[in-house]
Amino acid sequence: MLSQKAKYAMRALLYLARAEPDRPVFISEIADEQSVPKKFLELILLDLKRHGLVHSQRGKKGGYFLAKPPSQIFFGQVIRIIDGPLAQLPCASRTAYRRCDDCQDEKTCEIRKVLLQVRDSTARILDNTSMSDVMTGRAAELVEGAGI
Amino acid sequence: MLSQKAKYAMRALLYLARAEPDRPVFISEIADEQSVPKKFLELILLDLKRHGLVHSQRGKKGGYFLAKPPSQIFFGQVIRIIDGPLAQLPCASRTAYRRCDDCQDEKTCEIRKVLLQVRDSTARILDNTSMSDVMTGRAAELVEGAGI
DNA sequence: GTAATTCTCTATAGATTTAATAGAGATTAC
DNA sequence: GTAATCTCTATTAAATCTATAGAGAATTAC
Repeated sequence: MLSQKAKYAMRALLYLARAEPDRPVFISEIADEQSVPKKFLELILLDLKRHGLVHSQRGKKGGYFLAKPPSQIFFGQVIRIIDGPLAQLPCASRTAYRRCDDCQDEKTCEIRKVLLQVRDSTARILDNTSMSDVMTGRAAELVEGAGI
Repeated sequence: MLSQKAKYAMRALLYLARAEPDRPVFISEIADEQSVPKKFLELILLDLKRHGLVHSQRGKKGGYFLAKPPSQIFFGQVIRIIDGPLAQLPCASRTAYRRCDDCQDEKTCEIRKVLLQVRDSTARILDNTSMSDVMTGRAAELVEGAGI
């Protein structure tokens, strides 16, 4: 399941994507408009900032804004930042591979085999769908056109 | 992430799939061979039994065995029984749809749009890959051949 | 330069979920 | 009737998730 936190992160990013570019938006504005607890959202945006998805400015005319165009912010990246790897098992991750603690033989593990496929098909979608793709309704075609 | 419990369930089912059909296998045998805590495995197998994936027999010559051929036990079903819906959001599930608590407008929700696609591509794999598919190494071809 | 406003950061707390254990009960084979 | 097995309910310990609190740092406006 996607965490509440990741859902909040996406809502915030989509909200920023719809705002005037480079116009700083208050955390409190996003929180109010998107029904996200403000203090919680602060942590989330800070995290997104550390990972280079948004920039911020302090002080009276401060706020947050996207660090790159919406067409270059992909769902896959957001989810990885907030919730961790897309794969359903550590050993099925390609960006954050880890051996499973109790694995007997990874080479022949049937569970891993299947979950690697799931991971790949998931990543194919999430790493190719950007904020702007879903905003313009282009998501469906893009994914179908990608040969997935 | 797949829960430890679901991993145990799959290991147990694959173990049963490799055993002589209709020969009851002790919980303790599966637990030992697959390094699964026995008491925990009891609960899991009971759950799988209630959902018709395995049968059991009590008493001295008791044990567990598959309720149907390995080719008819699919990963999707196992995961749904143990971990719940495949979808990453309640509103993106097709077998257990629920509205998200804090959803403003489901029709236009961009997050749902993307996660519905992820759910579908995941289900396409997990509902078409059976225990026997991964045992015989047929999984890869099957999935590619399915037009996914 | 000071007050007001905003983001930044660390700490903590409450609720929920996960993973596992305990122990008594029911059934069967011998 | 006894030993072995599955069945069932309850409980617990640890981890994770969802938030909240409050002090600190930067910026703007005056």
